[in-house]
Amino acid sequence: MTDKKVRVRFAPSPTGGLHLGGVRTVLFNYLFAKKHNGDFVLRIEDTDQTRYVEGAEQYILDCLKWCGLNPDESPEIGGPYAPYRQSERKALYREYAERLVMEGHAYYAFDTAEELDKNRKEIPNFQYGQAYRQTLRNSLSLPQHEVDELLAAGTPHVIRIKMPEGETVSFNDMIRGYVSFETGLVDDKVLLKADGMPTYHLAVVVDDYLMKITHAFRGEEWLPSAPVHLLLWEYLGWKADMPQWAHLPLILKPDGHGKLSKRDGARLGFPVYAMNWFDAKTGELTPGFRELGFLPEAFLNLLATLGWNDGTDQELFTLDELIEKFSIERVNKSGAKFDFEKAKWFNAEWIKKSGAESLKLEVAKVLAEKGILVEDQEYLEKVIKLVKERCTLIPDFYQQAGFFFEQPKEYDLNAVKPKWTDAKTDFYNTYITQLSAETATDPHELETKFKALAEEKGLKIGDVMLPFRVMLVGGKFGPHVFDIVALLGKDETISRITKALVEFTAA
RNA sequence: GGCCCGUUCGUCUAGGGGUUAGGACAGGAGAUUUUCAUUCUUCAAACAGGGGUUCGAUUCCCCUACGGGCUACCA
Repeated sequence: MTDKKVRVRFAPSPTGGLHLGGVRTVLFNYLFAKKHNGDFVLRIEDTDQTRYVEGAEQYILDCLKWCGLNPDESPEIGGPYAPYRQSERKALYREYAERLVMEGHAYYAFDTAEELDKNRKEIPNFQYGQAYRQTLRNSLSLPQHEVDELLAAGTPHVIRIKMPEGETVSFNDMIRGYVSFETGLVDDKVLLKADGMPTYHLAVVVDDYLMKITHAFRGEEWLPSAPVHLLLWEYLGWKADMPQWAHLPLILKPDGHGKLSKRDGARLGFPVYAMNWFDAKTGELTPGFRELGFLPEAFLNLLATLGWNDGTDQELFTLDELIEKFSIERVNKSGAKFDFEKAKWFNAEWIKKSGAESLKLEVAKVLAEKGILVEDQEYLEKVIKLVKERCTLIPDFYQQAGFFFEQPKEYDLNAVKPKWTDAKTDFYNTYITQLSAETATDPHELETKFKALAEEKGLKIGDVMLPFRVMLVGGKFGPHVFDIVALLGKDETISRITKALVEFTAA
């Protein structure tokens, strides 16, 4: 490592929603940058115009905002190395590609996609490389004058890297250690496409160089093309400035095998994207963690521990703790199957950990969706405090807390009616009278008095407690009965008993 | 097929030449609880296989097997 300022980048392609693996890559980038007082750059790799999707870039920006992983430089906020959208840097790449051709490290290729497809079909193990390039139509196989004519006539062509023969390219991956490749086995990747856009291979090298990137994190799926990138850094004469590479382990399907895709989410019933993604073309909505009710803190936490740990038993980390403790050396080499059950556990822990104050907004939103408008913020906070340890996802707050804001619409009569007696009716009527004169507001005191009355009436506590709960919340759920009573207040409690009594005693 | 990467409980993982191989999720049992949840206790559960190296290997090396990734004018 040099003494240069640390600069990392996340370089997504705006082709759809942001996969959780992508967010983890962002996270590791961000943690590494912040840990070393460096810069985190967001660069949009939109070099494939056929796959461009409207709205995807904005979506990515929104995801980063939701997660709190804000870039120091991006297409949105700009920066000293703008533009940060590769389509806007198009003109720049050709120069480098031409330079490579001039220096003999790359060449023009005129083959059409159809011709190549045919070769791939007919020749086993066909590869555009040293074995076949002399038989194809390019500036290596064609006489110079023909190449000049083709070029002059504006024949569509690409520029390919010329992989050398018999060399070993190696590097030291921050996660994997020493990795090496035989150049003769790698094909001549396209660097510049016929439409003048660079491919990822050229663009990533040029932009990482121009943007002074010092450390490059990406998924393991990029490992096989690393030799191309290494060679490009060398051929362009920038080897001394090449970033240190770190290839992150993949996130795998929970069942079966292979890397996790959004299809798995639909199939297995959990989100794969960070936030809801709506595809205008297909009308398809891919659900996200945010909308399902995950806290960004929990989302980040679970992603961080998918492939990384700090060497202790600690599993819950705040972003600040992650920044402090993160180290790339402690990232695992092997892929991790995604476990949604554990993901939910992280969220439940974070809900418990979070103060009512910080949960307020999200909870109010969930309630509002169900038609409950919260006016008393203080009351809301008390309610949240009382029920948050029973919630796994934010929408659970509706079930656990909705009854604090509206009377039960229906009752779990099966839990009550079979064992109902006139003695109970009498008990609750008496209790109403007693409660209307009540001045105490302490749950324990209220409970003590309730129990005393039950005893006086010769009823078992359990026999009157459950019906009371159902009267207040509608079913067999919720926090301790007298915590509810205390919060509801005596008037509301009486109102609910009265209302429920009608139903409980009806024939 | 070729190339590259990987392999500790079902899952995420700690550990590392001599350990009762630790934790968490999920699962089982129990305690607490007036519903349910929380909480607590507890049980079950792993070093892929074979060769080396070594006094000793789960740990280091090699091979095999298995798994994964890549093999586009996609990223």
